[in-house]
Amino acid sequence: MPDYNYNVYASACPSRIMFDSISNKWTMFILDRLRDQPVRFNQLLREIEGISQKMLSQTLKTLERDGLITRTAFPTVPVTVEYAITPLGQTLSSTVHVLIHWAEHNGDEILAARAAYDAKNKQV
Amino acid sequence: MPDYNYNVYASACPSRIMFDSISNKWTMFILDRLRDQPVRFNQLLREIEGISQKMLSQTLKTLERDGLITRTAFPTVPVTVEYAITPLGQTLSSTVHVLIHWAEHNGDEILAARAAYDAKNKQV
DNA sequence: CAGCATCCAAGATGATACTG
DNA sequence: CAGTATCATCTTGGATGCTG
Repeated sequence: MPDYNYNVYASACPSRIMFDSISNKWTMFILDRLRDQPVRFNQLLREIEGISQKMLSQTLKTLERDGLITRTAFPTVPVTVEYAITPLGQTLSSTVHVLIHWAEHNGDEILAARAAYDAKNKQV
Repeated sequence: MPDYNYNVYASACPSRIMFDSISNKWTMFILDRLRDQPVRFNQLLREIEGISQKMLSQTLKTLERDGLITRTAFPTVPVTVEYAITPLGQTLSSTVHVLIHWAEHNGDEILAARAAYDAKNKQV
């Protein structure tokens, strides 16, 4: 028996409170992209296909607030901003990376399962 | 250089298509809950705090369609239905488990980071 | 017990335009 | 370049009531 007596999935515990933040697509993709080196705003915008400027901006702010990434502005003209992962974020990023690559490697198998399911349950 | 030349984050690749499914709270919690043994519908409903019957039903169906879990109905009166994880689901579940427990163990640190951030950026 | 159907409110996200 | 602001939309998900 673990050293806690509350339900892991309960909404009261801190882990649950912030699990919503990390269990979303953009959070994971950004974290994974920052894993190796700092990246600038527009670079992320270009490389993470499908994300809008609004969502990128919003997600980055949340990640910074949660202490998972840092934001550094360089006084160039025009301004340059680099986002980098923190040590804490790095620990999360490793797991996220595994998850993303699981999806990458098993995507086809899942698509096949879907097709089989749909074929079996097709209506008239 | 890896053996693929497309963007991992691109919406075109299969992994991305189904990444939305797995990167959500309920999917992860259900998968994690089924990791050790099969569980019945109402049992899941009770143990995964905060989930509604609708979301549970909906998420279970998606997971079954994706070949990550199986649904078995026993002809008892009233009917009993057990959901169990598949081998494919098991491989995903392991990673998800790490993620959930990351949240569990680092929740406080993140909450602290949030408090610090909010204190520094408080408006007048 | 294990669901499905319907209605509806709230939040998430996209599009567009503007700024330091 | 790196954002913010506003508006419109579109999905998500909760509440409720019904069924085999």
